[in-house]
Amino acid sequence: MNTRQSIIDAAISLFNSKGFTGTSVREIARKAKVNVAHISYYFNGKGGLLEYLVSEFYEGYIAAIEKNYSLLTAHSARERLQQMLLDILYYQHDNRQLARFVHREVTLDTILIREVMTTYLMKEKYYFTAILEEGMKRGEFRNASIPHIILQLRSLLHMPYLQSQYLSEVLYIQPHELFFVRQYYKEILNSLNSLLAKPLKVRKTILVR
Amino acid sequence: MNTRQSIIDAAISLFNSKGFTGTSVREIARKAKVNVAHISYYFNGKGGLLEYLVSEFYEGYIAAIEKNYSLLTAHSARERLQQMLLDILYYQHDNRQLARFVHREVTLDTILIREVMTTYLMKEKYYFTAILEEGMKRGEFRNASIPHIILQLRSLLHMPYLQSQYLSEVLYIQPHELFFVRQYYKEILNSLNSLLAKPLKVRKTILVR
Amino acid sequence: MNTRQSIIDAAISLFNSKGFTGTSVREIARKAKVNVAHISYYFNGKGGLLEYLVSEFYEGYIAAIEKNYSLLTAHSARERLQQMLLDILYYQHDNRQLARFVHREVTLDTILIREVMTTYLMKEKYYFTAILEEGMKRGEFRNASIPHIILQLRSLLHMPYLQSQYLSEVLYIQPHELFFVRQYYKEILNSLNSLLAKPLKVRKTILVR
Amino acid sequence: MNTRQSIIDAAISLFNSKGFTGTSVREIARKAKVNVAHISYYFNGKGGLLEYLVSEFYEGYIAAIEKNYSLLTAHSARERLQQMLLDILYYQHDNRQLARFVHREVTLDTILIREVMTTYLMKEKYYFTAILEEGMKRGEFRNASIPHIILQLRSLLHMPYLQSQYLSEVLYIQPHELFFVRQYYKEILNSLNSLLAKPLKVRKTILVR
DNA sequence: CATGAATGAGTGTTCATTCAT
DNA sequence: GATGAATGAACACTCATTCAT
Repeated sequence: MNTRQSIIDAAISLFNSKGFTGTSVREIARKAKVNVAHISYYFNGKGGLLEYLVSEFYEGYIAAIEKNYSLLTAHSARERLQQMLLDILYYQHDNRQLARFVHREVTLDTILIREVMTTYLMKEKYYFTAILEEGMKRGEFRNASIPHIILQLRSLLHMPYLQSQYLSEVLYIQPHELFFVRQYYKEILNSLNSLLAKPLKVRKTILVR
Repeated sequence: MNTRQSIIDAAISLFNSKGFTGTSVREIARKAKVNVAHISYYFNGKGGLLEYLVSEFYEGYIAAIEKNYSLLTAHSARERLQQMLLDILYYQHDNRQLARFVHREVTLDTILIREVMTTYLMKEKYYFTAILEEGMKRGEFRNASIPHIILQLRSLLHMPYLQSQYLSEVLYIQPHELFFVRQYYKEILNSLNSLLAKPLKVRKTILVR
Repeated sequence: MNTRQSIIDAAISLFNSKGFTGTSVREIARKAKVNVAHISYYFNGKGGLLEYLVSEFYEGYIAAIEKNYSLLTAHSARERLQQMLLDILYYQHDNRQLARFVHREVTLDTILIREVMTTYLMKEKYYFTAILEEGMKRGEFRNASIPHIILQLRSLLHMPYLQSQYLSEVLYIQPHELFFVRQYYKEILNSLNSLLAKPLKVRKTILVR
Repeated sequence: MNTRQSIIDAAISLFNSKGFTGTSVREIARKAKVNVAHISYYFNGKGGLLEYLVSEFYEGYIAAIEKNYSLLTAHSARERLQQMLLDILYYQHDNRQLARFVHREVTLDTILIREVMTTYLMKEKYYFTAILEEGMKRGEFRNASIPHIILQLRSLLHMPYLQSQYLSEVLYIQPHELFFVRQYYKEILNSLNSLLAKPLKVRKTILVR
């Protein structure tokens, strides 16, 4: 089997459950059934391995966003945003362990993380902002604070994957099942709606509970 | 200054920014201006220090929930739930660094974390479930999947504190300011509404955009 | 026995015979009968140990020079220079292993060595230059290229200690014996004479072989 | 370019500035733009490469001595010795980096170095001794301790090349320039003179300053 | 001849903890 | 209570060498 890929797989699995600093290169090598020296050989050290994995994750993550942002503008902003959210969910689902690890790691104060923020997370913000502004201009969305919307969307999108263990062991929700993705997507759409929908102008008196 | 407290403060600060495994006891001792041996002396080692901090955090966290759950049942479930959420926000605000660290740490697979889940997080779930069920029974809330509601509430409650660096450096939101808490609370109330509000029965024809 | 001093002694001995890069910290610790970690503990790592030893050597070396330079100027420049050379010989004799190691190490291109040059070796040059110029001004010495004199003096002073093994194993000279120092000092005085003595003005015809 | 020669050139350069143990085969291979395995292939490992270079150096070194020793005995011992010294200087000048490295390496206690001593350095001693004894027998030289003369000659001959960096960076003498060789040769001749010249028998009273 | 993957021993350093003072 | 020396295991990494291709 491919040495390089073995290392990647072992690293993702271990980083996922024990964290980056909590995992030793020897553990990775042992799990990958590979000589320790190969980690430095292929990835330029443990730090390089981290960098590779984080970049790898965000490349795919941003790609999922970018793809939908660039859809024919025939589609409405809402449609494109919704598809974007769905694709992010699927991407995370397909890379569950990596996602959990990266989302956790990104809460630390390290040089690497600062770099990640100024590249990938700024890009993510850019696309979200662009599509939200477009939708607002077109009258599809209600005017609202874009950063706050981004904050809430990210919370909803990332939490199930970051907290997967909590979900399964406390809430008895299985985020690994594809079924979860589809159901959760609907809930996100609802939240999106309440965040962005234009208020109905209703004659108050006619409202009935 | 108190040796024990110095250690606690230094540990919270360092764990917050570098993570538990990423911080050494010597760093903590240096920052606390205290002899290394004191950490073992007072907390029975690094692991004991972690355990203490996590417990400390959740004790206060659960207390904030419990207090509001036990309010005179004169108050509606909605009122009590809302106050609960507000108190959780304030509690996290008052313990920002600790909150970030604990919320991050709780995403790992360790024995300690499993224990935390079966005690504190189960308790949290219990109270949320109880008050939600009460509200549903009383007709205050729409019937919905309680675990999913808990998941979403927790996401919204914890994210700003877990992601505080992202908020300030990418979104330019300052979660440290008290102003943020109040504003964010309103947003959570909105989300809560859309999650739990009973649908308006409206005569369709009269709806006006 | 003192841990710190054990490390120093073991390091000098091993660096002397195997060189700095050729010696491992584990060897030093083994020889000093001390835990490996103590090397970092006391000297801030192998590099720090090297730095300490080199500085230590040159501090004493420069002190031997300085002492004689600052002698009452009642003494002639020649007398003070001669005493200086003798003291350098004695100093090296007393620190034979360290001297060999340092003189060897100083032929490498490292950052530490560059620093040593700009501090200690510049100082050495300064004192030699000062006393030589003084002697020339006073008419005690013949005018000659000071750098070349320094070069030759240093060669003569350091070589026996740098090449001690060659001396004993090839030339069968024992540089460790105090006897050697005294005899070698006379030879150096001769060389010094031929380097610095003012030419005798002799009536050629009276010279007799 | 020739692979073998590339390795040799890279090794000399690196050993010169970083020492043998301070240089890794990968560095050599990188600098030589050659695959690492070639070093083992051509020189039977790093140790073999060292052995080759040291031997190579001393072969040429001894050859320069031997050549002049074997000159027609028509020439005086002094003439032949002088030419010998000049040729050694030129040889070292032509192989500056190698010379510095070998002269440094020869101060270590290793098996290889012991072998070098019992072969090359013994040979060097033999020729020096032979020509000095010849000169003494013939009355060209004053009687004196031959080992001490060898010691001093070697000091003067090797020092500028061993200490080349000190010369250029502290004394501002450029030992690389051919001009230096010629000038330094004259100084060595002077030293040689004072070492070997028969004392002038002078009637003391007639000496004039 | 040339390559690059692979190896396992070795590198210097840091770790959390203990213990006599 | 407080200290700093001491420990041995673990850390990430580099080493020279080998070998199949």
